[in-house]
Amino acid sequence: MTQKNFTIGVLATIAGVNVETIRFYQRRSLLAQPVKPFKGIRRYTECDVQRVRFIKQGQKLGFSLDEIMELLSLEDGQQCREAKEMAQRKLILIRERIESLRTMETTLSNLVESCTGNTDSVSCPIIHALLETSA
Amino acid sequence: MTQKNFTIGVLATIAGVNVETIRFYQRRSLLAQPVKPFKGIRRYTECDVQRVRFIKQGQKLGFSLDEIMELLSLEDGQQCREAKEMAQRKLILIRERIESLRTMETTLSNLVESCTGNTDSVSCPIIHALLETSA
DNA sequence: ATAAGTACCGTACCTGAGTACGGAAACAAG
DNA sequence: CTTGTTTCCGTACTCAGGTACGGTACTTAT
Repeated sequence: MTQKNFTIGVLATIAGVNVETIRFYQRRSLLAQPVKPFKGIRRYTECDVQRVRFIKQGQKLGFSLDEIMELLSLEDGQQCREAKEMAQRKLILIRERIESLRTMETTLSNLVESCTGNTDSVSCPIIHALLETSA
Repeated sequence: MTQKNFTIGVLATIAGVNVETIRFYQRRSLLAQPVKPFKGIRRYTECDVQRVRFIKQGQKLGFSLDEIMELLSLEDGQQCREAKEMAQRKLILIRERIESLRTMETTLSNLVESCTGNTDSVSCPIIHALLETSA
């Protein structure tokens, strides 16, 4: 039932990406190129859709394509420990990013509040804050 | 007192960036090139240090170089309203980024918890989750 | 059977934020 | 005055994650 049934264009549409993105993933060896029949067109399966979605899911979780490639190499599922370690490392990075964004948020939000938005104010606190020498 | 007193190398060191970064900012018109004496070397001031720090501060608050250029064009401080609007738009973006990172964090953290890390488990929940078709 | 629409393929281009390179000129130290 | 370190300047390269182009082969609808 999992026969090769759709073209690259359909695969792209189903997976929600550009055709060129599919090709790009193939060049990057993230996705296999199905064999091309002697006078025909490559055909793709549900498996390919899943693989593209795997990649997109991975990106949403903050993995780079290189990392996703590593994860894909563990795809047999027997390397649970390695996957877990990667995920843990990534989790730490994500938490750091959240922290720094939160700092940004607080600072910006204070600035917006303290800014009157007047054209005639002597100096804008936002501009002023950016000029501060404090690292 | 604000006389031209240091070279590009010193400027870079004080501002905590690479010399090439200074040049890059000059090419991008984020930073002016001081006039070059007829047989000499360009000299920089405290002002330039502040400007580089302004750029770096802006980046820390999540502004792109293009946005920072806009902010710099408001540097006279008379355009408080515009700066405030930019800051507000940026604040929204930052909050969205935090939200999506938080989603990542929750998902990944659940995955890590549910993963035994065993080599002999039938299939790794992390890999499994990435294979889910749910967007 | 012919025109329109895809697929294939290689190569080139894009953005963002820099970094690196190489030769010439200027400056600092001994 | 020579040696070594900076500066200057233009050009080219880096990385990540794609997007675009152009010519040819193949498929689909009329």
